[in-house]
Amino acid sequence: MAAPLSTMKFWKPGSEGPGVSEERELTTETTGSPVIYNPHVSLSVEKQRQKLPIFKHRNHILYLVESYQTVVIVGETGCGKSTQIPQYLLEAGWAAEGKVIGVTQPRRVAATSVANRVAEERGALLGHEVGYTIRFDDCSDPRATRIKFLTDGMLVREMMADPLLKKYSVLMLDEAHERTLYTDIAIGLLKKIQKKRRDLRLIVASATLDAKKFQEFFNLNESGDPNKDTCGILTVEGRTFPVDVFYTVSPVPDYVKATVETVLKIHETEDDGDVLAFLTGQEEVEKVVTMLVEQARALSRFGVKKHLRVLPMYASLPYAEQMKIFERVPPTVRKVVVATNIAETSITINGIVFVIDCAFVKLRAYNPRTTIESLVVTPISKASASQRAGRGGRNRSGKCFRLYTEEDFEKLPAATVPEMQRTNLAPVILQLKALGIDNVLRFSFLSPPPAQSMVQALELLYALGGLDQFGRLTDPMGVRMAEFPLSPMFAKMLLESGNFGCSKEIVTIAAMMQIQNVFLVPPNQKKAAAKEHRKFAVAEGDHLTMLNVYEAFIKHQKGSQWCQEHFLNYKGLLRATTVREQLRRLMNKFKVPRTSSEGDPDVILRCIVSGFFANAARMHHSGSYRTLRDDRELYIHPNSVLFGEKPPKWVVFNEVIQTAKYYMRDVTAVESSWLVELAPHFYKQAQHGSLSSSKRAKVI
DNA sequence: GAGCACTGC
Repeated sequence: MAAPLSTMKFWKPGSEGPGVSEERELTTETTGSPVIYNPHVSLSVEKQRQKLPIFKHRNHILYLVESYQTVVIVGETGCGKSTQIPQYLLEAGWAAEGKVIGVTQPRRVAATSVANRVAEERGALLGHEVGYTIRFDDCSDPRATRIKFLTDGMLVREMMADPLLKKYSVLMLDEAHERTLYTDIAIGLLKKIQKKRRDLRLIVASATLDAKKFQEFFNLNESGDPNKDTCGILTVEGRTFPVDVFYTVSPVPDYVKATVETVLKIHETEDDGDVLAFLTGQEEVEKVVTMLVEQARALSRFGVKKHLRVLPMYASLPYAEQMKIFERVPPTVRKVVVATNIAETSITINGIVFVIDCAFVKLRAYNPRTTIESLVVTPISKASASQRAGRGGRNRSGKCFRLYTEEDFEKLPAATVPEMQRTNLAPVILQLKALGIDNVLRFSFLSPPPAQSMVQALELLYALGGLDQFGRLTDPMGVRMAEFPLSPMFAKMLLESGNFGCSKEIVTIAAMMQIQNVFLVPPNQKKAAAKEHRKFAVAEGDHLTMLNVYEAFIKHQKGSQWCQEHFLNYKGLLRATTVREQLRRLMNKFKVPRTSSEGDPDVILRCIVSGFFANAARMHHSGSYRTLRDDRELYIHPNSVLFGEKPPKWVVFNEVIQTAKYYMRDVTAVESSWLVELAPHFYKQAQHGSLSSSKRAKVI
């Protein structure tokens, strides 16, 4: 019963690996502006800074920023661009006269941690000369902060108050190649701003692949004379260690099993070094962990000296479990982290030498015709594959085992489809309208979304009353909806809650719905967790259940111990209190009356309907649900408190997600008469008493 | 009885 060790066969192609980029470099004279040293900073910090690969491009970068409105910088991993470029700009005087150098990041942690590093390098207290701004946490001083790090979503929000971003002299969009929704929105808006503000400089930090696309997008020169180009490109080499890439000799029938076998093969044949394996979801991760733990036990029985420490990693794993992957292990132990895509960009684990890549990822897709989102296991892109491989070369040279053939690798798409093209656009359109983009169909998108997604978004916003029949933002409804950091349906529900007499409860419900995994289910305590969770459940559905959870949390003084006993997500609930506070402030701003339903559930449910009437379904005699709009088959999601209970006849839901079936998430029972009453433009009562719907408010 | 990749305002 020895483990099936070396069944995996890999080979290494001639010359793979992170090579040197061949991107065109501009060869221009440098300006030679002097390096200004900060007297508060020790010389050793300066020496460290000068050792970074980007340092020798310092003057060239400053020259390019001086000469071009936009500079695309292809900065490879470890070149120091995120921390150094803002400082070079500061030293060269770009923050004079109260101007600010802004640097955006797609993720909150990146914004705060880079800000920290730069403040440290400058010997400054975070929040003064160097600061950051993310949602719920503004660590910057409008008078003192010269370098400001912020999330790209925050930058878009700032445009609502200051459409030309006048306080910034330079903006650097870091990690632009990730093409997150907000990076893409910011990119389109910045192009527009640049036409009005010729003095605003833009630096787009990107990977090699997309540099040309960015350059063409931002080049405002239409003369054909390259001397008049407004956008330049510069490539800066990185500092990473080589990673040898291996492919399987033949296609792998089952990448879960292959992952297990490859880990064992590495353990058996390779030198020291931790392993990181990529899989697509929680279920696969847990399966591989279980199988490996079993094998590890067998190995230790056979007297193999070196032990395996196998750890899962995915977003919904409880926080304490997640932290284990960062713990150091003794030299006699090899750490194996089995992770979802969270390990591709969001977290970095030190000490990883070996990477196993299954070639797949779970991605969100959006169908504008049905307005249904789905999670689909999709082949990764080449860019993703090299990002995964690079996770093995952070501290020393590494090896990446790809569980697919080189031939299949060649067939992968170059880059992942940008989020803008696979999402529900209603929130995006609402924001653009609020920013004064009247004709969103003609907005300069870096990658235009499908026209049908736009049309669907406009229809929904019209039905919610956020846009008028001409597609113009309504005032006050549309204007106010756009200010909420939530999807338009939630915003509508909140703004109506004063009229329904339940704004206190609705704010709580909206806040709770922003938290993922309120109920924790540890794999080994499923029964106990379900028993605790049932205590909060009510027959009306998930919305009121969440209200119960939140009110109990407050009643028990926001206790972490109490949360643990009831298998509730403590950090999530704390976050709900902050989200709630922010929403409450917005409600005050718009003078939504503070009212309470005083225990009457119906007013709350009716208020939910006023925002979510478009997401309604009725019980079908087949036993499944059908959407009211287009008679599509739906099921209650197994995580809903209504799952397995006596099904209500009519429900509304927050969203539908397609995995194995079409599942409604966050479901609440309603009365059909409420739908007709609260959304008469959307539904009408047919003569025989049943409810039907119409796309354009027709009445029978 | 069957299941949620990951961010962000």
